[in-house]
Amino acid sequence: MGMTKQRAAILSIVRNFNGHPTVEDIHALAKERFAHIGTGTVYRNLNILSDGGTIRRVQIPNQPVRYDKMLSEHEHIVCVKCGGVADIPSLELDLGKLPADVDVLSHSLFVYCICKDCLKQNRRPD
Amino acid sequence: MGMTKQRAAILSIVRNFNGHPTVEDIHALAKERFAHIGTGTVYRNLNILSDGGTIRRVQIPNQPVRYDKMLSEHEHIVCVKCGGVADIPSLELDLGKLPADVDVLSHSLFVYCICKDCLKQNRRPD
DNA sequence: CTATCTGCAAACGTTTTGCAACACG
DNA sequence: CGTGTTGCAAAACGTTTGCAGATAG
Repeated sequence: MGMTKQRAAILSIVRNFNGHPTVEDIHALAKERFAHIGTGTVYRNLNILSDGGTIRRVQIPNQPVRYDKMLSEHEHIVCVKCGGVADIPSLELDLGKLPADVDVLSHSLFVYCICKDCLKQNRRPD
Repeated sequence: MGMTKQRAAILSIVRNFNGHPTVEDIHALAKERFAHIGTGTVYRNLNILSDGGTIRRVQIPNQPVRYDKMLSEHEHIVCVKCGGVADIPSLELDLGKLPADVDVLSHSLFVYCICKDCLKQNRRPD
């Protein structure tokens, strides 16, 4: 996996981002360093980095993909009002209820809530 | 919510479908009854029916939306090879680990596996 | 020197939307 | 009659891809 300047920059953007950046977020920051970097390059590198396990892809239903620098096991909680995403510890899943012969590979779990900020502003879910 | 013939047909297609149809599946079946029904009509009606709680939307990351006639609480298991979807009983979620002041509204859980058919054919995940 | 990568632009698959004509109560 | 719906076509959205030239090792 050759580390081009662009790839290294994209990785460092994800690692330094406070939260779970979308491709758009990452592209905007990358443009500060490479004025002419295209979306193709950003998408391609994020795919390479996440396929290689260097970063993690976070695919929330109905939202553009986000990326996560945190590789250790955890889940995500999503505000239904503002779309904000936060990390939560991984919740125990009782897989004992599954048919015995099913071989579980992985899972994807999102917990939906209204975050404190949105509660304060008295917003309600759509 | 006025029940047009098209809306009623779409609802009955979802209710009679064995599994979790995509919009494409539903559209194909709807065309048997209304040769000129458009995708717009199908999407619009599925949105209205699921927003109203008559059917359930199943949004698996990286797949087109599916719909589910089953309204009672359950989760879905997805084959990473063939994309097949099956119902599984709702798994206990230990929400005790969440920050105390967070108000959970709902969650979305997908368990990924290789289904029996794909195992038989010795397929492996991508 | 060659394999890989870049920027750009076009294409992709899914879903939504604008609109004039139509159906229903 | 008027509100809500249809069919159609075009647009929107996020993402991928083809390509010719550039870069890394």
